[in-house]
Amino acid sequence: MKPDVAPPPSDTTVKRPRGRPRKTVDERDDGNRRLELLASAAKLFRRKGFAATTTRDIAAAAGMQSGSPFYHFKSKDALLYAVMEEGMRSALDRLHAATQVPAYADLAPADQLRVLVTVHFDVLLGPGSDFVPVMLYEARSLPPRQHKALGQLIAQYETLWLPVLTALHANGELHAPVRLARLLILGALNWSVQWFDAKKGASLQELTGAAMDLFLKPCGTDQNLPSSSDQSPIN
Amino acid sequence: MKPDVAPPPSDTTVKRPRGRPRKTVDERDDGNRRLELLASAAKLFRRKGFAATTTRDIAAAAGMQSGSPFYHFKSKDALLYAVMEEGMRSALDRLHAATQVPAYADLAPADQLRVLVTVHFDVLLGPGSDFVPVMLYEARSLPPRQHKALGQLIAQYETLWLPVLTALHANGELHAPVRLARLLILGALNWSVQWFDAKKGASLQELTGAAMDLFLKPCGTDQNLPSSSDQSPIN
DNA sequence: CCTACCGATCGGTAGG
DNA sequence: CCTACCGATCGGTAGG
Repeated sequence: MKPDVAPPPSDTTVKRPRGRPRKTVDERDDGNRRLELLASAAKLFRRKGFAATTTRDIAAAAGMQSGSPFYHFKSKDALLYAVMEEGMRSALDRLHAATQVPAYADLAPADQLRVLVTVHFDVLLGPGSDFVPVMLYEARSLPPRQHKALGQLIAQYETLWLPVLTALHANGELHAPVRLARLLILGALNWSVQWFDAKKGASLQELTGAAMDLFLKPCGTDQNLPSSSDQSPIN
Repeated sequence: MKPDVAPPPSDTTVKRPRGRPRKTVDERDDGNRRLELLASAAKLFRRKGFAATTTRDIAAAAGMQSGSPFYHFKSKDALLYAVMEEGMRSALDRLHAATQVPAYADLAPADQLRVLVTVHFDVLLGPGSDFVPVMLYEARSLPPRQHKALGQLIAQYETLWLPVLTALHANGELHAPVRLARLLILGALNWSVQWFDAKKGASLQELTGAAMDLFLKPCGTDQNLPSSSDQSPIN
């Protein structure tokens, strides 16, 4: 079984899967295989849970033999951590990108929140969204050291929500204390992983609309805001 | 291997752990042991997850030898299901009890919701609250048959929320569509299992207050409702 | 990345 | 409910 990757650029132009600054380990042509492994692991961890997933399952899902995952990752734990870190970095990147668009700063706080909620739902439920759900629901399976490391990424992510929530609180559009509101709001969103089914029921846009309606007071500072049916702010 | 059945009730005063109408199985003095096993299992399943918990762990936590749990339960799966069913029945009982008090019917919808939220938080986070969290976070570990059976209990529980949410929607205190609102609200509450720490931070009452402030619009039909700091409706 | 393998652990059982 | 045990599975490794 050979990797379906670049027949070696032989010399200087080494292929690096992404800007991920993982260790100083040179990744050669097996960068792709590594990513396939990660994707297979994420999918299985999400569906069956970490402890119930076998490294053999993962190997098979990636088209490998049972011992091969350990060529790419030194342990099952390392695989789990890699899945979570990849998920969290990607989520952070996307949230950063969305909030650093110039137009973002000009939005009303409520519309800024809509951007955050939209990104968050897409991270959790959009295409290729196995990594973050694994992180959300398998954190306790991590050894303490890595658990703490991940905690810092999570804290960064949550911090990005605070200015918006603070503005909304000052606005009168959000009555609950900001800290608790953040926990409750993210909880409501995160729980969607348990029940959302892309193939039936509500769409991601309806979901986002419902969340906005649920969390925000229509009675802002001055103007009367429309509810459920107003649409996306940026795109 | 013996089932946990009746040595004939020999004398009249048989000890029954609780009013739980479990099968027709007479439980003798080992009813207590069975319950200890259940409680130990719930605690461990909650902390480490089902797949990562060993039947040996559970036995040890209940002060037994490694094979002994199988005298009370025919399999590890059966233990898990018993934990979940016990949790769900108890939760249903409590919610029923709270909503069938005569005073309940006279409450404003917002105060009825506060009752539901209070009960729910207590079920999730109060003393002895390991059973329902296990159900919430380990449902995927159940075989399909039992998963479906549990689903019916859950549906009952969720149904109790609908009239209140519908009234609030009609009221104008809840803008989001009722079905999605229910999913988002229960999600926000359920997620508290992941972060709530009874020993520090907010109290359950503060939490409940924050949730009410977050979900409901202050602009009801006529009167202006107070926010965060109003207190419990019934007790 | 495969082949071949090991040591440990785990759910479960027989028999009392 | 304990003792003693089995068969299967699992994470991981040596060596190429």
